[in-house]
Amino acid sequence: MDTRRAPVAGPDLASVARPLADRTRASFCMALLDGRAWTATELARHAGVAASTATEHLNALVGGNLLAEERQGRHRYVRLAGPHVAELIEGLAAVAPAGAPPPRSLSAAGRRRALAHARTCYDHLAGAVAVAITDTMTERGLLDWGRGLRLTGDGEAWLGRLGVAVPAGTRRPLVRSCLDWTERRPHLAGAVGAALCRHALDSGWIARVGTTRAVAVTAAGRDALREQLGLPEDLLPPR
Amino acid sequence: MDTRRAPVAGPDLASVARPLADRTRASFCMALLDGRAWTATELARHAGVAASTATEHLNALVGGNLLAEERQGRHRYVRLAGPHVAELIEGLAAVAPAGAPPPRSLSAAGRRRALAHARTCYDHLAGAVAVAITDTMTERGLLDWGRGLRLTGDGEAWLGRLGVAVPAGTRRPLVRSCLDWTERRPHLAGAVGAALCRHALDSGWIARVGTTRAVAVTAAGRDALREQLGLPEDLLPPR
DNA sequence: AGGGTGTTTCGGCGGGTGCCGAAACGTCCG
DNA sequence: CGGACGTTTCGGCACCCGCCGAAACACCCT
Repeated sequence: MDTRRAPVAGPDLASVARPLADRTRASFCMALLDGRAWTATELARHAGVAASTATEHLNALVGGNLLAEERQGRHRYVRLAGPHVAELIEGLAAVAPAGAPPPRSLSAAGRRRALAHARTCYDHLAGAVAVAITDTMTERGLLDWGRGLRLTGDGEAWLGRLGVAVPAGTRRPLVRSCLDWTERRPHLAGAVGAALCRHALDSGWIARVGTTRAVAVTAAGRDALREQLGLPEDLLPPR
Repeated sequence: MDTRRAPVAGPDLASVARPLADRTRASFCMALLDGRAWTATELARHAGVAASTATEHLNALVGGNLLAEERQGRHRYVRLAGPHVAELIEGLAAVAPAGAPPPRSLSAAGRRRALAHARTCYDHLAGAVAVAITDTMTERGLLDWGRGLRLTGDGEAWLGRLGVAVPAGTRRPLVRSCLDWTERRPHLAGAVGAALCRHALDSGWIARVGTTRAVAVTAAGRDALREQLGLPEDLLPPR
């Protein structure tokens, strides 16, 4: 019965960590880190487990307030419960070992390459392109990494010229650094990271690849990213 | 044998979350969140488990790179592996339910009250006093919560007058918000939070209570905190 | 209504994990 | 040297947890 507990300790970390302490559930979370909602079967197939198993895992994750669910007809859609969960997972990933051994099949290799090049990470961009964007923004003095990450005045003006609405009045940090797990270097997150990603999607600079979390730079995006940010050619699609 | 895994997924979250997914190990971590090094037996007694059990748990936490250990003679000292682990635990605590039911014994109640009043949280201050400090700093315009937390110019000047050296050249954010698990409201963390805590200890404003993580406001601290920050009287020791 | 499909429930199985106490092992100190 | 003390190893036990398939259920569509 376990009566001996009389901890002066605070919140019950274990109850939050437990749902994440399983390879399959962790794999669900990594998939959901693209910020979209997945159905139970999609996640089951993604992780290679039976649908019934996926159900049980989703119950654990939803019950632990890590995922939010939304029922639509016979579908069960789940997504991360909020930015705080995405940041929690980032925190875990930052401590975690590299993982992901080189892929076996050719198609898997292609899929992985697409992901490593550009993808969404919750509500902002990740991958080589995102890291390059962050780098060039730093070089041009739009971001300052002096003590913690900061958006400079130039950065704010640049966003204005671009027509990116910077959300105000929110408690969310304007800019935040998020460790990119393919590049192992930080990319831009926070309110500005999210707004920039939304702008890139809205303006057709990037587009989702099928139903995956990978995104591709479009022809319009190539011109815009080269012109606005001077991104290196080898990251952009050939003319 | 588990051969079926072929995840495109990234880092292995589960291997990091697993060590934290146990009440006893979590209790160790909450204790270590005071930033100090504890011996194996101290932690065992704190959590109410056998020494042998504590050893196994510590192996798991150290092996998962969450704790750093230091052997001194027959003692095994452990502490959090770094600020990133402290922040990870904060992230978990922010999602976790309140926990900690009201204490049974009178002495436990006293201990808990001391902790709730003022304690260290890794390298900065926590508890009612810390939250009050954060609040008054905000009221006086030293901190700005507009969009994310920011140290104002006035804040920087105020620290200078106080003689608090603000570490420069580091990548660590100057100010960061950390959810206080007794007050359920944020208090000040980050480089400035740490510097302020160190200054308070060095100047004798506060002192550790025995060997616990609780701290008490000294007579000198009472005057300083009232004068420099206008902290409400009911949080300060009576004259 | 009825078939197809996504999801859930239920047993049952195998393995992993946390716990303990006893004994062994080191280190410190008198 | 020898006792005291902190730590570790080792069995052994109980229990929890993740997995599956089959069957039931719920919903959509024709």
